[in-house]
Amino acid sequence: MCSKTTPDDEPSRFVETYLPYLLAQAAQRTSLPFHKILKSMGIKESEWRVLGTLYDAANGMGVTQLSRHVLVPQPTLSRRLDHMESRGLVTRLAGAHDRRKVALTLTAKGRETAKTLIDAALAHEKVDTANLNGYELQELKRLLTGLVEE
Amino acid sequence: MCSKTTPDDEPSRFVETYLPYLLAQAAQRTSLPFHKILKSMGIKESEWRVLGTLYDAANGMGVTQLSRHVLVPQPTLSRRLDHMESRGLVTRLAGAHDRRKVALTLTAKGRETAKTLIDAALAHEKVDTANLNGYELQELKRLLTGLVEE
DNA sequence: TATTGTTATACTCTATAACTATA
DNA sequence: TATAGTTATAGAGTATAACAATA
Repeated sequence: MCSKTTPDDEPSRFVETYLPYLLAQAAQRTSLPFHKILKSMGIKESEWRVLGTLYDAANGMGVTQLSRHVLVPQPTLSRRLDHMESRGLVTRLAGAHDRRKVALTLTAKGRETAKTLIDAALAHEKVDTANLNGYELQELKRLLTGLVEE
Repeated sequence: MCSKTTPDDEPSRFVETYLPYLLAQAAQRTSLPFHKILKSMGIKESEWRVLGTLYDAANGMGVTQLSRHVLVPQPTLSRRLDHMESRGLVTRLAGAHDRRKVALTLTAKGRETAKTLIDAALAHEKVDTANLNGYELQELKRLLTGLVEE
């Protein structure tokens, strides 16, 4: 029921209660501290999303599919994967059934990096959501999941 | 309590429950349809945020302050304001007390544009959050506000 | 000396479309 | 013909720092 939201003094009635703006602010707020860790490790935000997503995709994933997961356009992702491949983080295997498709998987080094980052991210999540109690955090995630579902 | 979250078939356990990712997805999901309207009007997302923020700032606002509100780096905003000023949407008045500061305000045209967009945004918010009932939406906003506060 | 805002640089991302190869 | 992925290009955003003006 509180109302003080904006970064500083001047209030802005509309944006303060407009959902996409609240979401954008919350996303920035909860990911900024962790992004500093990424930067110190020379890993970009989109690369981090690739690592986090691929970590749980046991059977690999195509580029188009991955691009939807990581919220990055396909051509951009394609070049980002070049960088990650050259650094030994991911591999592009030719698809078994459909040879147009690529099966993206993490290398051992990629998995190791992903694991390290996931652990750090979960630790940060705790700190960055300290304003909410356990029940509220769970409820927030439930509502967001409901919002994203179609 | 549902679990189907990701855009398509392959599930990703970690990212599905990681808050910053959920927030990023929700932000994209709830703002994508409206962004098409912005595009058709030739207005960029950052410009929309400027309009929405300045609409309620009766006494104007400085560039640094605004840059925190619209989540855009100050130099980027500075050039964006050049464009908006040349299109007659905003004005930069020299600060009264401190002449280093600029008092950013909307022109009449800027206010008119902002009003039109705010009305459209509120209409879209209803549609894009149709998955949630009125109570849930209110609760979501409350939790997000709590998350953003320091 | 610190702060507000602009300008400059090199780098990266984005959007769009053209292209290759499979199907 | 449609799809998966890459490559190409122009435009826009980002990060950093240097700079000017004011305090």
